[in-house]
Amino acid sequence: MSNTITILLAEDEPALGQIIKESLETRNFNVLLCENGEKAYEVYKIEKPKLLVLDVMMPKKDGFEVAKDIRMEDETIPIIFLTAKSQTQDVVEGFSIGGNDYLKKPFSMEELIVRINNLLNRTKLQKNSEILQFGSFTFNFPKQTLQFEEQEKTQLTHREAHLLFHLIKNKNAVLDRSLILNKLWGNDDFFSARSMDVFISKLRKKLQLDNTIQIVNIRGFGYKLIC
Amino acid sequence: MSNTITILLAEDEPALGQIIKESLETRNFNVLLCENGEKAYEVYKIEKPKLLVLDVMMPKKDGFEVAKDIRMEDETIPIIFLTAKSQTQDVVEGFSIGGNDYLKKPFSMEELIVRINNLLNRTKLQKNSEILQFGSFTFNFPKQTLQFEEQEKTQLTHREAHLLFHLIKNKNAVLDRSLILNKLWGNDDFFSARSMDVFISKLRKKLQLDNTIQIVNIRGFGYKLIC
DNA sequence: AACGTGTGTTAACGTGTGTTAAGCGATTAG
DNA sequence: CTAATCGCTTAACACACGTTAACACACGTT
Repeated sequence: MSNTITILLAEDEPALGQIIKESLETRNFNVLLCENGEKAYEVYKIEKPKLLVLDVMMPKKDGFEVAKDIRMEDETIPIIFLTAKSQTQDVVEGFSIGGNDYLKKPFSMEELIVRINNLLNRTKLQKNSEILQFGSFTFNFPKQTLQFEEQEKTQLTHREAHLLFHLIKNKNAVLDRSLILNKLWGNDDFFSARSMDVFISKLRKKLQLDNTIQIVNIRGFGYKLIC
Repeated sequence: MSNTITILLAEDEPALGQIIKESLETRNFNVLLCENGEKAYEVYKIEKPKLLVLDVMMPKKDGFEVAKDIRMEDETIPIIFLTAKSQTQDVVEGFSIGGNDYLKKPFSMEELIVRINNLLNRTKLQKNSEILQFGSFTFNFPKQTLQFEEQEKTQLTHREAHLLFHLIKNKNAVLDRSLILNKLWGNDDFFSARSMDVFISKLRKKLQLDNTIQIVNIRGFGYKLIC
C-alpha cells in the first residue's frame, strides 16, 4: 500500500506544528506545514493535498475562513479543525460537518491519527457512486430521480437534485447555509436565500414519505439531513 | 435485556453455515443464513439486521463487495469478515476498520461470539449517546425530538436540545452554570445568563409532564436534573 | 407566431427561535 | 429586618426561516 498521502497542516505555534508534522511523517504521511491561514490557502492552491488539519485560532486568516474558501473549490476534502476549549459548541458544530471533524486541544497524537484515517476511509467509500441510498429512498443524481422503496420514480428538477445531493453527502451533519448558497446560486444574498427556502420546503414535502428522515434547520448555520 | 438481535450470516459452505447459525441461536441471536453474497444483500434490504457476518470467499458476490454495497446505506453497521488464511494480510487489514472486524478460519465459536459482543457494545454505546432515556421521556438528540411515554413527539429547538443534552449527560449531578454558558453561548456574561434562564424555564415547562423529573437550581453553581 | 409546460425567482405573509427587558420571588449576608 | 443578589417567568422584539402563490422566462410543440 503506497501511502504517500499529502496532508496540509496549518498551525501558528511553531513548536506544536513541528511535533504534529513529525509524528505524522513517521506514519508515512507527507506533511506541508504552514504558520497561518493565508499561507495555508496559497499552499493548498499549489499542492492540492488530500486532507487538511487546520488550527482555528491563527493570525491573518483563521481556520474556519480557510475552510470556507477551500470548500468552495472542493466540497469533499476532509478537514480536521484543532480548536481551543474556548470555542463555543455551536460554532464548532456548525463546522463539524460531513468531511469535517474537530479535535479539542490538548489532544493526543493517537486521536489525531485515528480521525485522519477515519476520514480518509470514509471519503474513499463515498466516492464510489452517484446513486445514493438514504432511509428508504434511492436517489439517482445524474438522472435526477428519487425513488421511495420500490415505488415509482419521481423526477426532480436540477436545483432540487443538487440540493439533495449535498444534503446526502453531509447526512447527519450540518450543511452550511452560505456554502450551499454560494455553490448553487453563486452568492448568498437575500433573494437566493429565499429561493433556497423554497427548495428546502419542496424537498421536505417529497421526503415526508419516510418519516424517519428529516431536514432539520440549525438556526444561523444551515441544515442537517437526518436518517 | 430482551436480546433478539438479528444477525445476517453469509456463508457458502452449508455445513459450516448451519453450525454457526445454531451456535449463535443458542446465544439468543436471530440468525439469517444466506448462501451467497447476492442473497445476503437482498435479505439485508428486507430484514435490516443489526450486524453482518460475511464470508469473504463466496460465489456471485464476495464478502467485501457485499460490505461495500451495504456500507453505502449504513455506514455504522458492524461487519465481521470470515477469511481463509490464504487472504493476504493487506486486503484484510484494509477492511478491519471502524465498525469492521475479521476472523481467520478456522476459528472457535467463542472467538466469534466475543467479537460480535464487542462490536454490538461499541455501537450500542455510540447510539446510546444520541438517543437518551430519562424518566418517562425519550430524547432523540440529533432529531431534536422529545417524546413522553408513547405520545406524540415534540420538536425541540437547537438550544433547548443542547441544554437538555448536557443536563441528561450530568443527570443527578450538578451541571456547572458557567461551564454550560461557555459551551453553548461562548461566554458567561449577563445577557447570556438571562437567555439561559429563559431556556431553563422552557425546558421545565416541557418536562413537567413527568412529575418525577425536576430541574433543580443550585444557587451560585448551576442545575441538577433529577430523575 | 401562438401556445402550453416546466422550472426557478420574487413577493407577501406567516411562523419559529433566540435575545433582551422588566418585574417579581427567593435566598442569603450584614 | 433590610439590602443585595441571584434566579424565575412572561412578554416584547428582531430577525431567521417556512409556505404559498404569482410571476417571468426558457423551451418545445403545433
